[in-house]
Amino acid sequence: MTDKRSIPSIVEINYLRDKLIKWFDVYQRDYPWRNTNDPFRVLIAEIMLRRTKADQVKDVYRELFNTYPDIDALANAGDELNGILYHLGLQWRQSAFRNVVSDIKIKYNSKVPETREELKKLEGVGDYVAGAVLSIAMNKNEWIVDSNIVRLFQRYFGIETSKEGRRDKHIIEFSKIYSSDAEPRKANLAILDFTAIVCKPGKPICGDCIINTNCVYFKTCLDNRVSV
DNA sequence: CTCCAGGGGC
DNA sequence: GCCCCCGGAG
Repeated sequence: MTDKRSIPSIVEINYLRDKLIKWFDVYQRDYPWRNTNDPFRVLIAEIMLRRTKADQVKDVYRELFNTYPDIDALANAGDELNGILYHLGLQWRQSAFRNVVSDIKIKYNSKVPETREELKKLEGVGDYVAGAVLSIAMNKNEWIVDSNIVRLFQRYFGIETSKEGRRDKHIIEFSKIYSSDAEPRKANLAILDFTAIVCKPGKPICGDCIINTNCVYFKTCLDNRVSV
C-alpha cells in the first residue's frame, strides 16, 4: 500500500470481517450485557465500559440490575447507587449516569433513541457508545471505533494514524465499511473481542493469529526476527 | 509504574 | 488537536 492513509479495498475489509466472525463463533467472550437485547441495558453497560476494563464492569453491572431491574427503579435510585458505581472510578460518571437515565425516562418516554444523532445528545454518550448501542443492541449497520480497533487497523493494514486515531477520517471510513454487513452486531463484537484477546496492545499473539498471513505488522516482526 | 469497550471542554 | 477525567489490576 503506497499511500499509508488510504482506505483498504472493500474486498480486503470483507475478508478481514469474515475471518474475525469465524474466530468469534468459537472464542467470543461472555458478558451479562450480551445476554440481552434490551437497548437500555446495553447503553448502560457501554457507558460503564468507557475507559474501563470489561471484567471490572461485570460485577457492577450485575449488582446494578439486581438492585434496579428497570428504568423506573434506576431513575428513583438513592445514594446507594453511588456506592455501586464507585468501583468503576471516574466519579464524574455518576452524575452523567443519572442524567442519562432521567433523560431517557422523561424526554424519550423510557425508550432508548434509535439514531446516532439523538443518542449523542445524552451526557457522556459519543460516537463509540452510540454506535455500540445501535449495532450491538439493535443490529443496525452502525460503525464503532475504539482504541483497540484503531490498533488492529494500524497493524494489519500498515496504516498511519494521528494521535487521535479514533477520530481520523480514514479510520472511521474503514469502520463504516467494516460494519456494512448482514450481521453488524456480530461483526462489531468480533473485532472488539479479537483486539482484546489476540491483537492486544502489549504482546499480541501473532503466532497463533488467524489473519497473520496478510498482516503488515506480523511481516515486520518476521523481518526483524522478533519472537512472536 | 502503566494501562483500560471514550468523551468533552478548551 | 490536546488534555484530563480516575479505581483497580498487573
